[in-house]
Amino acid sequence: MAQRRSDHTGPSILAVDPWARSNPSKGRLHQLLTNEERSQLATIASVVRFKKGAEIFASGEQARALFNIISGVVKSYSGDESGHIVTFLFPGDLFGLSEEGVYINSAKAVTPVTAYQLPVSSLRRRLSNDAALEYHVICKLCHSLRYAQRHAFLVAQRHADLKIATFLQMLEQLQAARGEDTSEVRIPMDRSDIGEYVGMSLAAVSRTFTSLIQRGVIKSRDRRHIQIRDRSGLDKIIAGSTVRRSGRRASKKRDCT
Amino acid sequence: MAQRRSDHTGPSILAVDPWARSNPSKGRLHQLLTNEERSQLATIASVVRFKKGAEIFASGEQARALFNIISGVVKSYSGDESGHIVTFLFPGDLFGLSEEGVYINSAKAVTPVTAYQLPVSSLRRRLSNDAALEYHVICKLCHSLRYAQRHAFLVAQRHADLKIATFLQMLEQLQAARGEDTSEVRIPMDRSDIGEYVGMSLAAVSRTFTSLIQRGVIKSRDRRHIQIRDRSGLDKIIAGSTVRRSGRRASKKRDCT
DNA sequence: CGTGCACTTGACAAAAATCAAATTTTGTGG
DNA sequence: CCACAAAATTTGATTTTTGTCAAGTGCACG
Repeated sequence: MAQRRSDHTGPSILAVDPWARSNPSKGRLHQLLTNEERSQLATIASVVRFKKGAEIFASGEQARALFNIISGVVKSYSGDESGHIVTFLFPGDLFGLSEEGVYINSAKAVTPVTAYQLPVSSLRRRLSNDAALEYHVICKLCHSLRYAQRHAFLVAQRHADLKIATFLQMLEQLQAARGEDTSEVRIPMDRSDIGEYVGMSLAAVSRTFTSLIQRGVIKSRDRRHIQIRDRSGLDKIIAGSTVRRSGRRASKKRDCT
Repeated sequence: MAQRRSDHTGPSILAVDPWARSNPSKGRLHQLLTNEERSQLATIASVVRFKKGAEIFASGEQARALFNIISGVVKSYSGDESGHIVTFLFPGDLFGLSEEGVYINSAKAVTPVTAYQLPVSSLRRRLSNDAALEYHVICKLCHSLRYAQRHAFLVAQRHADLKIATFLQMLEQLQAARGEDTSEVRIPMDRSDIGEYVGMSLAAVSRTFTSLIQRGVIKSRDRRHIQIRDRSGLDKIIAGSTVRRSGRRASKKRDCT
């Protein structure tokens, strides 16, 4: 909930720099844009709002604009009713990528959303005149690419525990990266969305939450808020403990750091 | 095998343009770089070769260079022995992305490989002076991002048939995109790599190939070369046919087009 | 012409998907 | 604030499918 304060300075792109070495705050998200860039972008952007559940665009539509989230959470999904969520998007993220001029995925607001809308034509004009801005976009894309690769890794896991534990850890890290309090992890999406994101059935997601709670790994205030009670237990689940064999195929579960 | 002819003009980046509308050759890969850009990049690049199976770099190493494949196939994997392949890379692809100055993934030659090696420092210098080049890199990254998203989708599938059929289709499309003959699909990687890429066990990959052959969907000249005998059968498998229910969760399998 | 590695195959167990029904929450109109 | 309807979630019983473990098999290379 806690609204971001100074975000209306203009569009905001958050990511880790792919090339800068030995950062002060390792792994933290940085504002990639300078104030100058943000206010310049603000001149071509308009602020739009979406109610929870509203469709922002559908795959196949003409891609007229790129969006940059100010607040709220968006889900990007395949459009066809495949039941797969491609990614969740948070403040500081860009979405609305197109292929040959049309949106590839559909996007829907998971919570109430405020975003900047950047018309593709103006944006391209601005990009072609500003190498520094382009560089920042490149950084953000690298960031998203790594993120997508991790998602593939998550989805490839076979154990429900591991998937959900990793998912919760991801939510926590995002919350931390945004500088929010992490004593409690907020879960902005419903069980069904979680299932479609991590690649398991709704029923299995539910069962897994129940199991994690019963095992004392997490505690839930309500469906949308959990607390991590047994950090090492969670880490062990994520590390693929619940020690399984040691066969040919090496260890097994492990998220890429 | 068939060596690319004019690729030694300099580095080559192949992708579909995310914004250009109504292309002549829909969905085809284009050379993103101009000849000018290619020869400029050639001045900072050196050509390197790797034998089949050679490690190109390991995750965690200082990321000193970016690579651009001239010929051959590379696999990018998590480094930790997790048994997951992040992606396969083909001619016209870039690899060697870093996070905070170190390689994120490890890379190994699946076949003999020839590639351009671009030192990060020179590359960044060149990028910051050339907005058009940066734009092309942005296009390539968008392309890779979509590709990674499709990979997540593939890996999320539950049916072995569907995974392997989709994988074969992907190989075929890549072959077509590179302008090669598609009467036969070449499989540059071994069964184990396929398993690690699509997220199933080696045994299951093997069984699935056997099953597809027995059902007459494909025919194999040898382990590394198959022919698609029943296109509609293959398409039906990919579409998630083998018609399953119609429940709450909508259809089911579908690749994002 | 053997050795090894890559692949195939068989038998069984494990884990989640499904199907289906019971419950809890949430949102709405009085 | 309450009654309801609708939506979201939990749970149970059963089925499906692939992972695992463990033997083969066959081809490539020295």
